[in-house]
Amino acid sequence: MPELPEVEVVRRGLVSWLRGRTITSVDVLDPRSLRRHALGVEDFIGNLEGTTVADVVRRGKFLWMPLREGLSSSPAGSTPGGTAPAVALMAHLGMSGQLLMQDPSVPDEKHLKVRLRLSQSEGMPDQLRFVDQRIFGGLFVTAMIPTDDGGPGGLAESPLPLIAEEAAHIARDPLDPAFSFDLFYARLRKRRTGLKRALLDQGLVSGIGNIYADEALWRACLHYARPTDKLRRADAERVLASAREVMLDALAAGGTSFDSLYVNVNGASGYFDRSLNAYGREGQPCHRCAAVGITSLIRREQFMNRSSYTCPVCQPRPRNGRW
DNA sequence: CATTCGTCCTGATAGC
DNA sequence: TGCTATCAGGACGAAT
Repeated sequence: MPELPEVEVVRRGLVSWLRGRTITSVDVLDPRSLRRHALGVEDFIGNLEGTTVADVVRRGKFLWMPLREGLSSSPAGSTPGGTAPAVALMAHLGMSGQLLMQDPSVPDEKHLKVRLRLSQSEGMPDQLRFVDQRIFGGLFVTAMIPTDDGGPGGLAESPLPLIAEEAAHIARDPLDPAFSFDLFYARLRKRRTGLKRALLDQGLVSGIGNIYADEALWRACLHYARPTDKLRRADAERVLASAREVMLDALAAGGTSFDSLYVNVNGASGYFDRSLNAYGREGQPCHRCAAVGITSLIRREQFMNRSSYTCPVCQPRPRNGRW
């Protein structure tokens, strides 16, 4: 399931293939993947055809491609002096979305939703395909608007002082060099909710989904129901540092994948799931407890409509916990 | 305003 | 065998 590391792996994979390529035509095989494009399929296609991809940028789990009108003026890619893109093609992978570069000879994937045909370029695939089984993800066109906080950020710092409008409300992620812990902690303390809920709130800190939330909480020895309005600064620092570590490990491994729906831009599955300590390990021994001779079994609890995995020994439930 | 909850989806799997 | 129930969950908008 794509969280920040997976989306970043996709972004890195796409940028060298897409920058400077012109979108020549668009096939929409399933309009449900354009649910967030309010003006409909024809408008979506009209916005894309004939434009050139200036860059591939990310904020949290949102990935977008700023578009310039007309053909690329320099085959090598972006032209710093050119007109700033007014719109971008936005992608969110949801639960099972994939962005695949493919040659036209490759048969359509079973769950192919949208195909972009690109200007031909020596040695590069000519199609970008959006494949999505569960349709929680999607594509849409969004305006590029000025931002006063230094741009999209993340590991893909854009030279443009613009951000996609539909991602403007998303907070910076823990790997973003411009991420402010002080800002995060101040906002966290004002909330009256549980720690995991806060970690999953993309407006507070982005990029963290159910898997990395559980892994970060396990590493920090904190229970998901710890009240945010009373959390000590050291605990908040520890859980953020843990999230950063887990995501960097995943990034180094090429992204996590465990339900085999998710594959990276080249179609290869990640393998980081082997090193998960909490997520999906119900009934298995806690690795940290085992290291000191204690046998404790990871427990799974329902949290809204999702599961939370914790060690009952090293992540004790707070007496005044909040969901 | 802050917070919580329902909804969108498919397909693998379990149980009868 | 073939049916139904359950589960996976990101993000938005409605409800509280």
